[in-house]
Amino acid sequence: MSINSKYDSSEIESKWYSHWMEQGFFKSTPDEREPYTIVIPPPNVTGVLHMGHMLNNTLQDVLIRRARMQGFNACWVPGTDHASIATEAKVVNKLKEQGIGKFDLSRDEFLGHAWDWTHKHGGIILEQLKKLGASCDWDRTKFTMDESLSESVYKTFIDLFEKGNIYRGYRIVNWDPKALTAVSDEEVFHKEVNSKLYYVQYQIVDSTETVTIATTRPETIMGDSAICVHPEDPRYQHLKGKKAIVPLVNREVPIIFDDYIDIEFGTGALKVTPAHDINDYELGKKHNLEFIDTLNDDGTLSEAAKVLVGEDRFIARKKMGKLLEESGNLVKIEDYKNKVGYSERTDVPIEPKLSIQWYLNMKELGEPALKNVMNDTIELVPAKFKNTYKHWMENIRDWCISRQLWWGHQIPAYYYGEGKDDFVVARTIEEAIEKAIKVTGNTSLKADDLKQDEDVLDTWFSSWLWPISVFDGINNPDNEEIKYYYPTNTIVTAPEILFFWVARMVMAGYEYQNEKPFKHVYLTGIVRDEKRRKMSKSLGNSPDPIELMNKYGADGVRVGMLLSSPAGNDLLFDEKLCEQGRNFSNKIWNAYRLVSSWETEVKPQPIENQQALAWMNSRINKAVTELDDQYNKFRISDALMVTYKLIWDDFCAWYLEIVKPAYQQKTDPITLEQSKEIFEKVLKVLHPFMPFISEELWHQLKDRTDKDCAIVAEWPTETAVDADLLVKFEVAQKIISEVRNLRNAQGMSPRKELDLVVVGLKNLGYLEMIQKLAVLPKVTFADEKPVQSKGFIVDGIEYFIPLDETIDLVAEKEKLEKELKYTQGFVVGVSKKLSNERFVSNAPEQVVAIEKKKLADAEAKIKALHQQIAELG
RNA sequence: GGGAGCUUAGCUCAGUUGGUUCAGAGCAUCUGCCUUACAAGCAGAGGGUCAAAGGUUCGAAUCCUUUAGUUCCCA
Repeated sequence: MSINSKYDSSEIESKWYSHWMEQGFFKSTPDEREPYTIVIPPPNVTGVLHMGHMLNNTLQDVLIRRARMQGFNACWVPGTDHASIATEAKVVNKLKEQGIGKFDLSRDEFLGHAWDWTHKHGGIILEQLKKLGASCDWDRTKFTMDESLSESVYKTFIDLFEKGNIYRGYRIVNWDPKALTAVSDEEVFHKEVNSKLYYVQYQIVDSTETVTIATTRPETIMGDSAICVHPEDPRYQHLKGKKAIVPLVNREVPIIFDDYIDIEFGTGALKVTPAHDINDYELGKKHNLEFIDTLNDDGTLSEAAKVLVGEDRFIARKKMGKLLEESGNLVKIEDYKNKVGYSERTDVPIEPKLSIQWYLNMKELGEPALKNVMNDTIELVPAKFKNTYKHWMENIRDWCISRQLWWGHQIPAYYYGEGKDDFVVARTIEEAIEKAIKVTGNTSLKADDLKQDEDVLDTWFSSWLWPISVFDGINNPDNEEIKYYYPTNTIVTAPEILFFWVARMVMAGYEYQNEKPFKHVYLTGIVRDEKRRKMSKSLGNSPDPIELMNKYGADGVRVGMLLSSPAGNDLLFDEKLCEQGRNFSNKIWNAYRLVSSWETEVKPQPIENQQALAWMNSRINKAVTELDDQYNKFRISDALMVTYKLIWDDFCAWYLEIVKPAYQQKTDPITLEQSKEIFEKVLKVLHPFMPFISEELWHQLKDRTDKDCAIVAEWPTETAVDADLLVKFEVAQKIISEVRNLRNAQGMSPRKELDLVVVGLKNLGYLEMIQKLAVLPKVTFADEKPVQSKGFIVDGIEYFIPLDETIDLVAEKEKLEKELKYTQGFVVGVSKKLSNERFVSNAPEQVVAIEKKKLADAEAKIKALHQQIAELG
């Protein structure tokens, strides 16, 4: 045999990927067919392929490939997003290495560097996806800063502003002092940290008394503008109307009363720092307190702090301990565990900071987004995420859309004065001048008099338009493409960004297309290592996907990813799963080697081959029915398992073993032809999971034209399943199993020829096949059990194998009695059930009938066992 | 602190409105085989009082209550 017995994926994969590209199989243009559309969740331009992408994109490819085979006009749109924060951080770091600071450059110069970086690295991840086999329409590749997508962003910003949904407001934001930008709540993660609780006493004005507060953040004391206690706390009733003196800065602040305070916590007295804590901010507004911002943007103490000016917040914290001790205000320091917010992007503690930002009002936009998920117009898979989604949407807060960065879409607002509201929103400077003249009445305004907002928009403010903007549906709402492809069918993404992204796409969909952006949201799990830790670069516990594919083949890795990932469940990644995938490739490869080695001669087709073929076709039909059901429910790992077992168990272990000619024998032409047809069918259902090997064998089986490929082969349609045939075949399988088992138990070689005696029957279904697979040259039909034999029962019929050696009568009897006892126990249980009048009258007829049959079968078995035991003496 | 979910074989998970063969799969384990497609394989086997307790029911892994453990979300 000339073909290698080990499947080698390397050449085959690149060969077929090129072929698919050359033939334009991934391309889609609107036509009369029904579309099936997926837009990729755009990975960051800064990113490289990680295991999460592998899972996510394998799933999308499986869905899109099946849809293509089903005859839909399948369109998978790829692309990347510009990732403001992450990209800017990388570019800043790179410049830093060259000794260049961001602010040494002009905005344009900096953007030049950022674009260079993007052009150099932006395509890497998409190239890596090709190795995985991703069948995206690459001609449609989009980037969130492409001209038309940027235009969409500006257009929607202006539109929402004009509708009154966008406003500027003072808020406490999550400030990232390293990235020097505000980040959204969703970009903050909370960590439990060991910190210290400082007990500090404040002098009461005109009194010798002090009040003690507890704080984890003594460096913010200089920003205090009140002390707050609970209105019903008996300890502090006498302080009503009094003032306290802030240590070190000696500022007098009021003592206020609010039931927000937890009496149990610390001393029951809280220092209120409205500019540096979200809860204190609310208190400050409620009680009309002073807002004192004592921190600079980079996290150092500002002039307003008066003490430790210019020191970093964490150094200042330590020094404050000493200063307070010296001033006699420090009571004690305790160890304390609390949760602190960290920036997802830079991993530094978030600083709550008062600042002016741009906001998008979520009230109106959120309404249809909630409704249409709750009524299943848009279906979340798995549906359990509806709860979380509902909770979030009902407590939604306005979206802070500005970021203090340069890389991204610069906010199209132009200031003509110093006031908070001295601005106009316009697409171009010319329009801005026109609008500003109108607003101010100052006709002499020129471009130089206007200053565009320095900040850019949150990256999600471009990606929320993604399903629309990739088809240019914002700029040209009636173009052919948006009308054809929108709404898309499925989005495949992680639950982590259900709110950031999915919910906002739904909002944009209803706002700008008056229609859902997709029908199904398939939420994948997180890829974790075997210790359940999230895979990350910093932990170094993530394998390199490219190396993995080199080792196990893209097909093998795809199977490995999908084997254990039901929707919404985290995937505990284990290389063993990829190994299983590779082994499966090899199994299929060898099945092909077998079929390809058959030579034919003209002779009639053996009966067992005819039967095997009928059975195999029925199995395939049943599998196709199951597969359609699994796919419709997005149970992709189950669908893979059905396919895996169809090929490994049914096709290889049973079908091929039956029709396989004996060594050096030839087969008949019909069997060869039909086996190839069967092979073709299983390759089709395999294709979405393992596109490369299925394509390779598709072409090995037959000479085909360039266009005749598995990727565009017709998906098998459901046909009637001959259930009766499957049941009868199963009986034959059981008989074969029993004979093999008996050989095994007797320590005989699997090839040892035996005779079979069937008691009480005149013939046996699938006789030839049973003889072949169970190695039984002679089968006889008798009325009685032969002497010197061992037996088994299948479906109420007794079978015996006569044996030369003397049988261990005692052991045999013990075995039979054990089985007898068990069956008798079973009969007792069923009889009890059936004699229960309430069961018989309440249970459905079917259930009762089944119980009756179980009883009859068991009783027949008992009779047979009794007889066998008696015959043993 | 508030909310949601999870707990089924050694591991990862199925188990549809409570009722088809005393609970299923894949992997792992064990036994026997290098039987000319495949040792990346073949043929078999073992393994679970369905987290615990109580309740509803003729009948509960499935419904209800409580408890324990665990994960996530929000504060």
